[in-house]
Amino acid sequence: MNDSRNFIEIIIDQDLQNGLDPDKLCFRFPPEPNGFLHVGHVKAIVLNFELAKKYSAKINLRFDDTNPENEDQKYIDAIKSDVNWLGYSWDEERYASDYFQQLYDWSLKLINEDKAYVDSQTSEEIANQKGTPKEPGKNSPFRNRTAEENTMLFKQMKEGKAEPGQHVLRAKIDMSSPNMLMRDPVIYRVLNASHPRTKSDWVVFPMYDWTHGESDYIEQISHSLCTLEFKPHRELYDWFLDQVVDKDKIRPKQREFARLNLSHTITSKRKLLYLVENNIVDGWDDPRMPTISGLRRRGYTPESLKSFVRAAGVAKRENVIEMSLLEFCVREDLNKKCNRMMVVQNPIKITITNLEEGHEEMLIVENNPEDPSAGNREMVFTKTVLIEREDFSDNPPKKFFRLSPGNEVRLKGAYIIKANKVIYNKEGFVDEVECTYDPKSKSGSGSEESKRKVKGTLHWVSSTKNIHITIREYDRLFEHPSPGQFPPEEFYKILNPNSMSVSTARAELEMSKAKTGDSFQFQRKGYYIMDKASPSQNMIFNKTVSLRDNWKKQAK
RNA sequence: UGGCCUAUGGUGUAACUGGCAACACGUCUGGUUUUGGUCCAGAAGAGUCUAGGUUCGAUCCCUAGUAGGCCAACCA
Repeated sequence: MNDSRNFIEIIIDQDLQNGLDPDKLCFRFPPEPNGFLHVGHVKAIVLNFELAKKYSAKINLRFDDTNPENEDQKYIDAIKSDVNWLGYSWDEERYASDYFQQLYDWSLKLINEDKAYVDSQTSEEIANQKGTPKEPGKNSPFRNRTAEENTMLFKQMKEGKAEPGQHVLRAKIDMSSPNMLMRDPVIYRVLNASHPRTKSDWVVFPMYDWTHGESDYIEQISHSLCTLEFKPHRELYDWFLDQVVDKDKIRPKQREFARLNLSHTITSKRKLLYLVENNIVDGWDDPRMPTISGLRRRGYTPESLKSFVRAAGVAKRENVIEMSLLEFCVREDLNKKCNRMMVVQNPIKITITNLEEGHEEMLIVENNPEDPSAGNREMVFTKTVLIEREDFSDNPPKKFFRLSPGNEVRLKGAYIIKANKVIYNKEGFVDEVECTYDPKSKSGSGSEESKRKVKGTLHWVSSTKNIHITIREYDRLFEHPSPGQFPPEEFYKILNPNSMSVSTARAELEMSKAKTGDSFQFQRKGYYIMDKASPSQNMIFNKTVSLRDNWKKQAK
């Protein structure tokens, strides 16, 4: 699998065989700074940056900032930090807006060659003349303006003498082309928004199609990779390139791959923005968001995201990847890296009757069985401890390996205990369980008893020596497997009302050393990361993902 | 009354561009284990959208269907 190439690599290898100079290979990642990056972008980022790595080629980060209306410096900053966080650095940071003058000059050239004209109709009129995919369009009444008139008008547009919507510059191609994009596409419009970089220097802004290929050409990008929906744009991309390309230079090649779709989530910036603006989530980095920053805050690592998109592959067919693959990837990575910690979320009190009142004993517990170099830590063992309520049953089902009356169980890293007496409260719920412990069964003591096998091993925490923490657990934001098919206004129908739940828990003392961004495996529970918003007295942990659980599956 | 793209187990991706379909996730067994985690061993699961054709032989080439996707923003 590692040695099999995806179709993009095959194309590149063929180009190389056909004489393309390997030193001329150059890639780019071209986001528009109008939102935060999401998992789908991770695929594009990994594809392009890994290609650059594989072929020792250059790669630029280019902001496609041609529509100031929704663009913002904060998005530029977030995008840069997200790409860096993934572990990538670019050769050059570029902006399409750096090329506004060049693009403008080239437009004048198009006008002079009778390949562009100023249209003074309304956008509705233009749309109506465009025809439909099945019917040809009609020529604009302004299509035959002279080069002089077009030049004059276009200059007026540039100088701010035209209102938005009054005139646009259009490429003169073919109003009856079967490809709608070739029916005299608009290449410039007047906008009165302030641009995050050029501010008010420009009031005419080039459209995507006119900008993208020419920017690729300016940067001498050899392979311009984009998603499938841009396939119809390729003909236009090539037409625009034809107008300016110099035979001695690299002619960029647009190729399209299928975007990554994740089940139960959306990857549309517009829809993600809707969630943010309507406070359905707590900002772009809400741990339920499929944004890179949300995934990071949720506890996903760069390595896990990279291995995920690699496992998903690169091809040309529509796909929906199951969440379970993403979860597998984080668990795989976190299992190797995270220290284990004992945390009890829904406690039940265990009193060890054959222990002295006030007994305190330090135990040595390993931090990570997968990584001996992670060392050990100490845990306090006391007369009363807390275990998870679901780890005790006074009426155990078959194959219940946990604590039940008359049964033995090991407290992880400590002793084997036996349940003798169940104390109920007035409502008839279990309040406390009295146990006895086997003093010779101490973990790691080397005694016969310490090696005794019992069916169950439970995590626990001293009932007196522990700290309080807050846990935030997340579930899918959408109940529907493919929420992408719904318009934002209908999200309320498919939103999961229980996508976040908050609770408190008791953690072992060692946890007080945790710092923001630290990830742990809460033994037998899952992986958790300390949130940035944690107060010093009551740390908040976001649950990244559960451990695999064959028992729960069986119980269902 | 159009153009373009795609079609392989539940999901995703492969198959040296013609030689009896592989890998990963998921599912199920069993073993190991002081996490019902990890790890290890194994199993089930598609005969490659359909119908023709070329060929000794087709997932791969051709033809015609069928299904799905994209294209009518002064968005990218």
